[in-house]
Amino acid sequence: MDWEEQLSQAGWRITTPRRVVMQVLEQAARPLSPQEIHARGHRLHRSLGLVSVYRALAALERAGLVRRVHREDRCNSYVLASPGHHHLLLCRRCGRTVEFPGTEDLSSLIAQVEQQTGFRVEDHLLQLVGLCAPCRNL
Amino acid sequence: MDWEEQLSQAGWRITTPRRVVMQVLEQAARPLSPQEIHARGHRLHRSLGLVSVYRALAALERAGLVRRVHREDRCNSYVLASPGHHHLLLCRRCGRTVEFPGTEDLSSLIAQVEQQTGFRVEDHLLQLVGLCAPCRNL
DNA sequence: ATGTATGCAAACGATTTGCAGGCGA
DNA sequence: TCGCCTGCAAATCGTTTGCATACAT
Repeated sequence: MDWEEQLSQAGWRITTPRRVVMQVLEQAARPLSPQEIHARGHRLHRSLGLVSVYRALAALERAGLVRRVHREDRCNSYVLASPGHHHLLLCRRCGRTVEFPGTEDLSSLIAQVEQQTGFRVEDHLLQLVGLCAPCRNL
Repeated sequence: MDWEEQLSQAGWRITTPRRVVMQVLEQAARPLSPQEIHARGHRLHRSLGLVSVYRALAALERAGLVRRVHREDRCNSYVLASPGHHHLLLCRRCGRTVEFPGTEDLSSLIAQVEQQTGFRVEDHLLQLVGLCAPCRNL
């Protein structure tokens, strides 16, 4: 199932701004802010408005096609999201992003925390930051 | 070592706004935004300015006394931080926050990811979200 | 005494909303 | 055709900065 189908099945229309945002993110080598997406998308579709980028990102995020990236300072950048549950690994130097699966590695930690705290854990936010292989040698 | 000593040793002065922010966070049952901290702190210290809350939070965060909380939407709330490395567990209903240690539970996951990706992992962001024991029964 | 920290006002930047028209299904 | 979606302008919200004064050390 490609992303257009997935977006459509989630009840959203396939429109030019959404296509442009997806195309920009597909070609991006790192997480991009709405402004950056707009700047790049504007070259592909002259009449693209910044507001539409925000609204496209909201729709795409709700459909599970893009994911917001959290950093210590700004949390307003986006990357493409693969289907299923993934975590993000970011290079702090070049911004490169790698996804890795999944929930399994956390399950024993979660079980332990649930037992100790009485919480029922429903979701989690995990992101690793480091240096990618090329950047390690600079 | 109490927090004033810790702040002082980090090279910051002990001032009324910083004391008020710490006092508000000590009494808080959940993460608070700068605006919320200001509203509560203003009752304790009438001349407290919102700007000073922002600057106090920046100082306290750099000194390791408070920690920013990341949520799917807003990432601008703060909680008291215990010394050392901890992760956060949030109740999605009442906002209650619990810390749990540490790095150890992630070390095998991190080693695995490093091997698979070539990254050197330096830091991580982990937050769990769920329902605390009281809220589970509502 | 010295330089940091404060409070205010204003600047600033990011995100959201109202609205009239356009386009996807 | 119908209603979601777009682009624009303006409103809104959170955060930062400039500056004169006050306070911690």
